[in-house]
Amino acid sequence: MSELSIATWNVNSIKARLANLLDWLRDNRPDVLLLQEVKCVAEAFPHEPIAELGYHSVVFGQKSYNGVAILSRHPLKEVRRGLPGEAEDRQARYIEATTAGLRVASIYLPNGNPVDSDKFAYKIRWLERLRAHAARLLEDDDPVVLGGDYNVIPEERDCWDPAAWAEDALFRPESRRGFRALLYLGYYDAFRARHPETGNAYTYWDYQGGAFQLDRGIRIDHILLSPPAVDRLVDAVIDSEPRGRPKASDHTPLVVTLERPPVTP
DNA sequence: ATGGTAGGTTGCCTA
Repeated sequence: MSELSIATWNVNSIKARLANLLDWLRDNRPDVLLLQEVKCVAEAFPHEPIAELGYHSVVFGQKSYNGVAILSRHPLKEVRRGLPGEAEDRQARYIEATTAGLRVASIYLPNGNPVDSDKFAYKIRWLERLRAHAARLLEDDDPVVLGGDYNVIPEERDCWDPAAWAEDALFRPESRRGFRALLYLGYYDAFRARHPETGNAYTYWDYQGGAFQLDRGIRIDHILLSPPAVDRLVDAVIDSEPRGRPKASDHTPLVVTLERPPVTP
């Protein structure tokens, strides 16, 4: 099959999730996997067991919190760590590289709660910095894939109980507006492009209260595609199987499939 | 009305 798959998964600690991650990689073999919340410094990242499965990996790590990585079966080039626009920002939330003919980024957007704190202001600034950088990426030739945990519920149908989320940073109008600003640039939400009528399709379920068993979730992990990338979109699937496993992350993978580019003579 | 869960770090913060 001449297809290329790109997945995103917030693993909530790569150390705690390594066995589940390796199992999933073996079973699914995506070309590219974008990871968030690896929660380790780059030196502690488990490159070796991942390499044994055929994956290169680049990491922007941080002790205890955040941390993003890109795994690829193809060479990874021109790696960028961190989003421009705020020199004093030390949080490891953005890594970008060229692989498989695509410019791909793994994004861990700030959560932003509580709304009346500087954490929310940081989230909104971060969204604006992402918008500015995403606009620049559209000027380059490579198709762009921006995947990760956006910590934004785009619409009411993307959560089980909109009223329960009304005052949360993940659903505040400012957050949703910041997410829509990326779409206004010309990016497409791959899951929504492929499933325009679907509601109650989630990528995250809280650990508490049996949320997964009750299917009380939210859709906050997204893969955004530039126009040349969405032209090649074949499918976008949420794989909820890993969320039901023992020692699961509270997020589950989203997998996008693209046609391979036409071979140019 | 409260606490419920998980991960990391360290005696509490983040999600």
